[in-house]
Amino acid sequence: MGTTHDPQLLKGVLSPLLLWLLAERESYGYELVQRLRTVGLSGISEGTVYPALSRLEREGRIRSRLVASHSGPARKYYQPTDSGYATLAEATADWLALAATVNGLLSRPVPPTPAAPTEEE
Amino acid sequence: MGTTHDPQLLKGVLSPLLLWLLAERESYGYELVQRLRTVGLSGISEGTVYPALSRLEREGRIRSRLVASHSGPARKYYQPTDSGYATLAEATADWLALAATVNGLLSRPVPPTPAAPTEEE
DNA sequence: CCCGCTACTTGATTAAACAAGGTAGCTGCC
DNA sequence: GGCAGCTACCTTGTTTAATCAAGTAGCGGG
Repeated sequence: MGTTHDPQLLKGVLSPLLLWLLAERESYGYELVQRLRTVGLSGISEGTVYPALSRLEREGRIRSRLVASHSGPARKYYQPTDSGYATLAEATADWLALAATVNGLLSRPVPPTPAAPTEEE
Repeated sequence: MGTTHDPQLLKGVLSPLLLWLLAERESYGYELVQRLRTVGLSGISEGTVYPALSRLEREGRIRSRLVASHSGPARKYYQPTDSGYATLAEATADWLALAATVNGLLSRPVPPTPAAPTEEE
């Protein structure tokens, strides 16, 4: 269960992921962590998601509103702004392009190491 | 084309990419930059590749040897160590897993924003 | 009254890409 | 012989972001 991944791989991916989830449905930090787990990103903790949300709000990609809860403190629901939707579209295109390139290489079998240069042409 | 604008997306991907290229063929920094451009990663500069190579060598993933050149200073050829091959296999698996998950979401059309919670069940 | 769940926040640490700059070897040209 | 231009490598500082760890609180139940 892909819990082992290099934390660096997530960089730059989390923001579009959060934007996508928020586009699907207005949500709050705690729930987003659980939704991420549900889709397979089990290693992402609150300490990663909350700062990411603050960053996105500071950049104007999402906006928030507080909604009272019966089962705990008020929840800060986020939804994308117009700018957020635009960012999501761009970031998605960037990701798909990079993923295609990287997959194109990495999913190809590693060729057996051939020739070794000794001097130079 | 393929010029990804968000540098963060590259994080964690460059190392396996370099290991793959070196598994295909022993190579040196300057050439690796060009090979990366060839496969579509046009925005990657020397200032990114050289430190990455140093890091990989310091970690024992690759080893180097100097080969004289007729057309400039000596080239530092790198090739993966056994540890490097192992790392490549792991990192590839990690990448493919993450890419599948992220693609699964992002390549799905963004659903129209539905319901808004007003109070709480 | 305290425990446990919910929910958000902050600070310190770490990793990595990037821009910009610097050193130097080699060839060819005038 | 000297200079331009390509080849090749290395370094430094800046910025962005994820992670861990810890802390603050609201709320309900025993």
